[in-house]
Amino acid sequence: MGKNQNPEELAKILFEFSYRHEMLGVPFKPRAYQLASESVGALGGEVVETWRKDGIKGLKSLPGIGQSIAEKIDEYFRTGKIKEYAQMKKSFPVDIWGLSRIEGLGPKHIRDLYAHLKVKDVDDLKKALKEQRIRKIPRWGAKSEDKLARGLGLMESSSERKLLGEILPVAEAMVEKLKRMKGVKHCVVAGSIRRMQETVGDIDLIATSDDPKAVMDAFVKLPQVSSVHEKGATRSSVRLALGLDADLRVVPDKVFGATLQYFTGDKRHNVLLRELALSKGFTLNEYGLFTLKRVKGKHLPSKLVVCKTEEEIYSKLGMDTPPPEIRVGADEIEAALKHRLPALLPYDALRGDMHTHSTWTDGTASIEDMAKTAQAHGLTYQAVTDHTKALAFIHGLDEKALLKQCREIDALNKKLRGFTLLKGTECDILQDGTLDLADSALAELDWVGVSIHSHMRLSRAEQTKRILKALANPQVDCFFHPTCRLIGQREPIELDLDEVLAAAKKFRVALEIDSLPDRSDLRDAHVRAAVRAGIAITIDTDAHHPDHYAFARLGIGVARRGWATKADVLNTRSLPQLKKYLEKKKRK
DNA sequence: GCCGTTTTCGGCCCGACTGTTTTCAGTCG
Repeated sequence: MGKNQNPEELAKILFEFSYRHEMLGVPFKPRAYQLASESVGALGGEVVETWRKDGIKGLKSLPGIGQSIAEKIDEYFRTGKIKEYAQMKKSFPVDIWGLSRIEGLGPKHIRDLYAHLKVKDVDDLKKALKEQRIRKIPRWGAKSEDKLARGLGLMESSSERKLLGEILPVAEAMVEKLKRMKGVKHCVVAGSIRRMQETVGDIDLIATSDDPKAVMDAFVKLPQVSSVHEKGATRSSVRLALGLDADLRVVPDKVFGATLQYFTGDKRHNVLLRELALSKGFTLNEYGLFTLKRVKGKHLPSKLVVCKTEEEIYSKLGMDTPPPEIRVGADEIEAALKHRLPALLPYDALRGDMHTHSTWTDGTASIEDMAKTAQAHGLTYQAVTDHTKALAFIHGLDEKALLKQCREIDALNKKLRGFTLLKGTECDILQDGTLDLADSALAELDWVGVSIHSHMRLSRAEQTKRILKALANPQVDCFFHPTCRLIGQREPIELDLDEVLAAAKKFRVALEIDSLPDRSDLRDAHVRAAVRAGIAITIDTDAHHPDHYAFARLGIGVARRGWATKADVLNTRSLPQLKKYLEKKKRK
C-alpha cells in the first residue's frame, strides 16, 4: 500500500516541475509537465485506480504521461515523495504553486523575485510590495509593481469559479446590451459558458463591428463592470462587480467563425486542432485557417483559406464540427475525423419533467401553479415528486398524505388542458437501503424516484451496498441526483460508480441529471459512462420554485457534455411513449 | 518529456496587450 495518493497534490507537484523548467529556459519540458499536471487534475482518483491496477504501465496509457513522469508518479504513490522534487525544492525553496495563483505572475517573474529579493511565498511578496522593493528589480517599475499588487488583491478577494447557472444570465445580459449598438453585427458568448461547463472562471464575449472602438468604450462602461484591466483595439478585459473577469474581442465580421472557434476552446482542444492543422500544412489562428510557408525554419501564415464559419474550418481539416459542449481536447477530435460524432440531444427536446416539488413539502408554489409554469416552458407532462417522511423538518409525506396528494392530482388532471401530472415521489433511501415508504404505497404511483438525503459519509462499500439495495426494489424507476454533491459546498458521496451503473442497467432504473445549478448531478463524465452502458437518463429541474424550470437548459448542457442523444433521455418521449416504457418495466 | 492517418525520431500553437524598452520579454487565454 502506498503512502500518499493525493492526486490533487500530485497535480500541483507536476505543475511546479513545469514552472521550474520554464524558469530555467528548458525547452518543451514545461508543456509536457503542464499537460501531465492537467491530466492528473482532470482524472483525479482515476490516476490512483489505474496505478493500483496496472502500475507504471497503466500510468503510461494516460494522456500526457510517458515513461519519465509515470516513474515519478509511481515513486510518489509508493513513498509519498519524489526525490527530484525534493532536490528542486532545496535549490529553489519557493512556493511556486501559491505564487503562480496571482494573475500576471509567471515563471520568469517568480524566478526574479526570489533571485533579487528572496521572495519565497505570498507573505514574502506582500512584505516586498509594502516596502516598494519590487520596482528596484531590473526591468520592473512602479507600474508593474502596482499591477502585481492588484493581482494579489484580486486573488485574496476570492476569485473562485462561479456556477454556470449564476453567470449565464449575466453574460447574456451583457451580450444583449452590446448587440443593440449600431454597427454591431454579431455578439455572442464563447469560452466555458458556450461549452456549458458547470462552473465558469471568466466570461468570454466576441463581437464583430465596423466601429470596434465604440464597442470597447461601451463594454468597459457596462453596469456590471467594476474596474478595467486592459483596453485595446481588439481586446479588452474587465473585472465585474460579482467577482469575476470578462473579456471582449472585437474582430471584423468576415473572420467571425475563426474567432468564435478560437475563443470557444477549450484550450486543449485548440492546441490539438492547431497541431492537426500544422500536420496538414495549415496554420490556424483567430483570424482563420491559412496555408503554411516556411521561412528560415519559421512557420509563417501565407494564404487565407477559410474563416467565415466554424464549420468551414473543421471541414477543411477533414472533420465534422464537434458541438462546443464536447470540445475538451480528448476523443472528440478522433470522432470528428472519422465522422462518428453523435447527434447530441437538442436544447428544445424535453417534453416533460420527472422531478418537481410543491407546497405539499418544501416547494414554494402549488401543484397547479407549478404545472402551469411547466406548460409555459413547453412541457406536456410532469411528475409531482415531493419528499417523504424521513425529511420530517420539511413535513415529508407519509403513505396517507401521499394518497391524499394523489387525489388532488386526479382532480387537477381533469382540469388541466394539454398537460398531464404524473403521481410520483422523491422517496428517501434510508441508511440500510430500504425505502421510506411501503411498497404498497409506491405501487400506486406512476413514477418512483429515490434519493439520498442523509448518512452521506458512509464508506464507499457501505454506501454502494445501500444504493444497490434500493435500486433492486422493483418499484423504483429513477435514482435522483445520484452523487449528492453540491458544487463548492458538499463533496459527492463515496460510491462505486461501475457497480451502481451495473445495477441501474440490471434493474432498469434511470439515472437523473438534476439541473439545479449547484447540483448538476450526474455530472458530464458520469453521463458519458451511463450512456455508454445503455442506461436511461432523465433530465429534471428538481424545481422547488416556478423560476427553476429555466434551469433545464443547464441539465441539457450536462447531457450534451456527456455525449447523450435524444434517444438516451427518457423525458424527451411523448407521454404515451413514456407510459409504454413504464408499463414494460413493470411487467419485467 | 511526450507523441505518432506523413514520424519510434524529430517535431512541439499563436497573437494581443502591458510595461519597460527603443525592438522586446513576459503573461495570458
